Amino acid sequence: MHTCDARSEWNRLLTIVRSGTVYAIPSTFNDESPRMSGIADVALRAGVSKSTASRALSGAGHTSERTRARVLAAANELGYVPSTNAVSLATGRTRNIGVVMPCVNRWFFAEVLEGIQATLLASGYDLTLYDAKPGSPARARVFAEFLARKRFDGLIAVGVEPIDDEIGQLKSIGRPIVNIVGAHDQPGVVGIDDVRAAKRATEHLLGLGHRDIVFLGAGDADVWANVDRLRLEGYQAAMSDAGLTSAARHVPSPVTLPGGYAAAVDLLSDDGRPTAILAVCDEVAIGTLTAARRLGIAVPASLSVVGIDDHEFAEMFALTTLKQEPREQGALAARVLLDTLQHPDSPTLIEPMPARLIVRNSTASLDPSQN
Amino acid sequence: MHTCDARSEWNRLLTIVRSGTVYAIPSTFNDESPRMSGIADVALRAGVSKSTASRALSGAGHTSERTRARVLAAANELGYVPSTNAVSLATGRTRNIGVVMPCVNRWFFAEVLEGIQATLLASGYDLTLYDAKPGSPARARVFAEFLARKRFDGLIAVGVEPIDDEIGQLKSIGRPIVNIVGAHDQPGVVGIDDVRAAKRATEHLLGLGHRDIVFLGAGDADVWANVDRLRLEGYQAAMSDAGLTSAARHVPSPVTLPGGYAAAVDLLSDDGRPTAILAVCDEVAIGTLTAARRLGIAVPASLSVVGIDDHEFAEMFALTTLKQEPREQGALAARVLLDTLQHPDSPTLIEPMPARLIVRNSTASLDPSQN
DNA sequence: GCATCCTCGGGAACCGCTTCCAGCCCAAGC
DNA sequence: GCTTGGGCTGGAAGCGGTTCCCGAGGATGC
Repeated sequence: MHTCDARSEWNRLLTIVRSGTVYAIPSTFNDESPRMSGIADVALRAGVSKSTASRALSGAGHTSERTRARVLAAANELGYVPSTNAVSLATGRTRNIGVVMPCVNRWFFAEVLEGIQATLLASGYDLTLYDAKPGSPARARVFAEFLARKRFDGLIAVGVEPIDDEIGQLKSIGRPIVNIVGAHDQPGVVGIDDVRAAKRATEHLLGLGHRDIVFLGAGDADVWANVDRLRLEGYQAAMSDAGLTSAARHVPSPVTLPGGYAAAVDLLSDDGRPTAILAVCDEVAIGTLTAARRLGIAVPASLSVVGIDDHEFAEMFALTTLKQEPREQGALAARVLLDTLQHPDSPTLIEPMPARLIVRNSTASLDPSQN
Repeated sequence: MHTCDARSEWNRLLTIVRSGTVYAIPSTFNDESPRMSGIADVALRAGVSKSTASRALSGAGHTSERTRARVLAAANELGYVPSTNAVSLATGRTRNIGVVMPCVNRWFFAEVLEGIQATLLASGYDLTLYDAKPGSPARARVFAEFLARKRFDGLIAVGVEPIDDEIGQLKSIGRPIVNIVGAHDQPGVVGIDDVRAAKRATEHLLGLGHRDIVFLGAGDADVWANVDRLRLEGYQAAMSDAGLTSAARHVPSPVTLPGGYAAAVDLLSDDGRPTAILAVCDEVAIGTLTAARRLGIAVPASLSVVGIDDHEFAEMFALTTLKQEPREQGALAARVLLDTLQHPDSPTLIEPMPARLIVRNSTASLDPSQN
């Protein structure tokens, strides 16, 4: 009954929305604002010219201590706040950084975002978020319209591999870009070396005697973040180094916990199930652990699972994984970008951040007697 | 060994960062941009005046079909993109919406954010994110400096309860605000009725015969999102309606999955453990389920658990919960706000969105024989 | 055929701030 | 005592658009 009520409420709400009805605004916010004071008002009150006021407030140029104090006081009394738009228009700098990511509800991306945000906030920069999945129409719009508006001083792209056309567009806006996730032989790439991390994780399994190792995750073409592809490469490299090129198996899965669960249920119900799984990330790994538990497959006795990330749930699920710290990556990317804005030259490669293997209780030797 | 390498790499990197070394910039982005063409260039090329070009491009005012076509063609050939700053300065509208939330890595908030983003993107609006925990110094800065810069046309506050001082600041910027999460007797509040949802969830447990019901979650003063408080209220209301005022127990817990796990381990190891738990949200509920499993407590036979959210993991864990759709809430909030910008009057209350009880397999009658 | 209306396009002011340039004044140098 | 130089300051020109206002025609009404 409640359900029914709710449903009809919802429908009614939708109707209201669709019919374009006007909505609530706290009336307190509705009164005509008392015309915010501009720099001219400050100048007037301080008894100086606009230019002097500007100098005093921004700290650029010469101003006597006395005048500056007067201007500052006036600004304070008037509650003066400079209009960002006017400042940007005049100076060409926006004090705003754009961030492009394919989604925001995967742990990795959310953490990166928080790291970026915190760093920018501390430096007085705003963050404009563009969240667009590769291949989506929204994505096309982001590049065609939004990024071209050059509303930001620099851009951080997270797990986004711009296609050629998009790169061209980005170039034409002439703003520095830092990538999180990518090939570290390219300049402006921050993060761990995902290929190496996946390789390391695979080698851990190989070292435990496993040969039948599946790479679980990603594969749906239009949602490939480039992280996923790099990790698959690392897995394949390790397998082929071990002479197991043909044994390498990549099983696709949505890159989410429930997605990993579902894919793992399929994979593990199968007769030819592997002895070990490298998941593209911890969410998928944890989904796999849950699936194994549900199917009564003992981990790590009968199945080893390793992830990459050290997700906040990893410890709770005793997951062996390669630890990375996305929040730090975001913070570093922001620092690098801000730095670049100040010294816009001398290109340098940024060293990959470390990824450390954390062995917990989801991996074990294939044959305990051989340990 | 790898670990060791990694650590030293990391330290070195930190050193580089701290010493202020200049970083990589893709040199391709470094060349002086070929001076992007402005509307004057377009006008020149089309053989018209700036004002005509502006009219033709914006569609406002009269323009002959012929001239408009010429202007459009010229703009196209030049790859003209208007400068947002100039437009904003001249018109006073920024086509940008600010979003304030206490964090971005909780499922609820990430979903809301994606909903907002998608809607704004479709309407050609940018989204500037302010992510600041209540009580943090960052939070203070957000309100004092960033919001005051009036860089946006409107604001969406998610799970944020501005303190009085902050409200004053928000008022003074004179921009409409929509809140997600809050009391629905206030204008401009979008979302489910959290009090009612928690009450409903509690009633479900009461209806199953449970009397010893614990509310698990939140309680750490400075990280209280107001959702959490509203839900606690709903729980208390249901308990007191059932004449169990004094039986009501609130056990604090971090509002995360591992946090819920840890808190539940404590709670359930205790002798006086409850027969049922209402978790403040699904993350905590799932943490609780995991804890119960680890402790060998059968769910739902010996313990009922209900959550609120219908988190993406809920189905996988067979969790009974009150379903809400944060993505829809974000989308609605954005629509409401955009609507308000167009018709800045006629305040109206927005109806709460529905929250439907979804019964899965984590709740059962206290005594099966009484069912 | 002439006055009138309307459409279209151009000129210029303006949004709010920065910054170049020139002028002023005062201290130091000869 | 008169330049010279430098620290401060004010005036004014932008930054890149929008928009008000007005004049020029062309179409229409009488």
